[in-house]
Amino acid sequence: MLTDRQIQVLQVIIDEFIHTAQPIGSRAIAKKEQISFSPATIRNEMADLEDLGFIEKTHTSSGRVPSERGYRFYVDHLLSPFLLSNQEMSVIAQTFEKEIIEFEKVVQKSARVLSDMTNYTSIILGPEVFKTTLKQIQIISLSDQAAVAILVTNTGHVEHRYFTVPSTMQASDLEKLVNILNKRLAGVPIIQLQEKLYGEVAQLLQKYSNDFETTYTYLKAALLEKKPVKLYMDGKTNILLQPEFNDIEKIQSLYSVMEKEDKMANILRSTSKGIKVSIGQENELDEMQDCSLITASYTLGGEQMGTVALLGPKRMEYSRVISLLNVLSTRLSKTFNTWY
Amino acid sequence: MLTDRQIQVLQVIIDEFIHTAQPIGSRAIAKKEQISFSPATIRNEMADLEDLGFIEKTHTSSGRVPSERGYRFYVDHLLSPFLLSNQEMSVIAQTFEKEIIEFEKVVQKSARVLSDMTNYTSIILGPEVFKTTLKQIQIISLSDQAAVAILVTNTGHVEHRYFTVPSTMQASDLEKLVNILNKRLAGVPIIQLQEKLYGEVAQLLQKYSNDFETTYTYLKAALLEKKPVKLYMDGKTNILLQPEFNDIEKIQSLYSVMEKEDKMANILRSTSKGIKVSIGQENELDEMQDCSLITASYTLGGEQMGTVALLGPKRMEYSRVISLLNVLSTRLSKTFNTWY
DNA sequence: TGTTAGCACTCCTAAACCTCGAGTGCTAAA
DNA sequence: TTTAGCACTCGAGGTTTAGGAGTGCTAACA
Repeated sequence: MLTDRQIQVLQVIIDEFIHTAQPIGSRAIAKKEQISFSPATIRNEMADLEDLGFIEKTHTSSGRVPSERGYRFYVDHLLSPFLLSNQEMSVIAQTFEKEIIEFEKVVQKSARVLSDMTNYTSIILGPEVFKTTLKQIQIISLSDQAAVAILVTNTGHVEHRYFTVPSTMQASDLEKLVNILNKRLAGVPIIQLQEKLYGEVAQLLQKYSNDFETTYTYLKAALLEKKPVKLYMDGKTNILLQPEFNDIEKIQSLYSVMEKEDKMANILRSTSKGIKVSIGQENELDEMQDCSLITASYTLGGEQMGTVALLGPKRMEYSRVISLLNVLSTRLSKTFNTWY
Repeated sequence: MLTDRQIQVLQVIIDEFIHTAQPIGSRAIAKKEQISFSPATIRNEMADLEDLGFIEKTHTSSGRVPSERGYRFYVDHLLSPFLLSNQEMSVIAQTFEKEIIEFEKVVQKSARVLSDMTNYTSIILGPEVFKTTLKQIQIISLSDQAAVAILVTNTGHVEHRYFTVPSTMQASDLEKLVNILNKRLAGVPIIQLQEKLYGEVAQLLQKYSNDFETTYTYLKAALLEKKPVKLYMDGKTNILLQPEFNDIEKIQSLYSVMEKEDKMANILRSTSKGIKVSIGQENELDEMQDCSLITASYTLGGEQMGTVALLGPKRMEYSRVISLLNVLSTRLSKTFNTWY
């Protein structure tokens, strides 16, 4: 469909535009080493490329700028694998080398590394709790009316929920309750918790006192309450460095959408395995139409647990970013799998 | 020092500028109801006010704008208590009315309410953990090499720390350890934890096995590791609405300082009891020299536990913001004290 | 037939230039 | 002491201009 020469020209335009953010003219292209034909020829090719929708002019007599279609073609066909430098690799390695047994910290650090290395905004979706299983429940009473239930999952994730307790409920009863719950629920996938809590456990508890029953009701409600998935972002201000975001309105709209963590989480969650690139209008959210979002998933035992992503201008360093995300998501998976 | 008339003029200038963000001219002032003298007179007074440093010109023939000294005088002497509307009060009430026993949620909601009602950025410093006492410790082993210690404080705050365990350590031993710790540490102020852990508890544990010793070393390290204080911010994008922040550079520098949570936490922590107003250059951080920061502390049992703050342009609605912060911090204190 | 030099043309950018009006300070009269 | 009057200042915003980067087209060339 595209001639070799057209592809060559397109490649130069996009490569160049990614670095300069300026429209590229025929003369500039001709000066490139790999190009061996004259500006006039290039102008002809560019006219064709424009007709085909791969590049655009910003005004009648301007140089060319990649269109979204152009970026798409570039991402699909023109990317050569980017070799990260030793220095870069060692920075990443450092993130994982320390003896940390806390996944949250590793994720936080990863987010930091990603945004620092790219000058884009990094977003990491924490491990999906509902794919883990329950390890243990603990209940600690805080006063004669309140207690906190603490859940620990097989991935070492700790979560706590507060609930009310009838003041007549004994401490020993609470203990009994905990024992029953642990016996019945240990090893149960979090996603099946609801069913279990309403099913066999409820039945089992019926023979106990009234207090028991009301406590259980509160506890159940607390346990089933969905916690929003954790979203780790870093380098939000990096967007301000991009020349395409020199407009307060754009920043405003992008920032306001980034504040809606549930929306962002949904987008990251709905990605398939591996790397995915969304360019401009391909993004679900209108507010992200001037951006590209590149996502990579990390896994536990082959199952997708979370997502690592970078958000930047459409003019992203696709090749480099993809390599980085690849490395980081694999390392995250690896650490995750070693631990659990 | 200032004549009544000068004060009148100053008040009008600041009140007006707070709402319009535009320099105020003598004619505009003369039109105000409470003003009964001519523009020419006002011009004379303004010249004096400028000499005294309370107002400034943006250029030779412009209207006047309050100086930081002017704001300071305004805040110290010209503020009349702002009466919040019934509607506003009921919005605040709603934040506290629901049966939530989770302090974190109340704080989050408060931050949201504050930023929504003011269009400024709200910052709340969570309760200081080191002022609470330890309620209970639990240890849950995750694998044969890792375990998680869970601390619950008297304020219901739950925290967890991961640590490594020698693989030869028995589950029953861990239980024994927990029992000893609970017996010795329940009720101990978190701030004294270190001392206790190194002192009597260490001694007590010496008679046990080698494994015990190493486990304890890891655990101790994990427990003493300082967690950063939680900072809740909301309405970060509100700053973009302020006309004084129409400059990407300013936004950039302000946002980057907001991302440094530890710095912000320090500033909020170091405030004294009650309301404090920092205007422009009075702020510690250079990046905040175009802002005003108003802070109010909330307490538990008379002791300062955390801080509620609003960050906006120097041209803040001081009166209203102060009232709001007063109401919110008292309500936070009240809820906090009822619970614990 | 594909490539290239030449050239007229377009349109943006940045600077220079106006114009208008809001606001001032000063002076002199009330 | 207050105020009206007036000349003066300066910025905001619009218009003009010059320069240059880049294009498309045509015609010559390999």
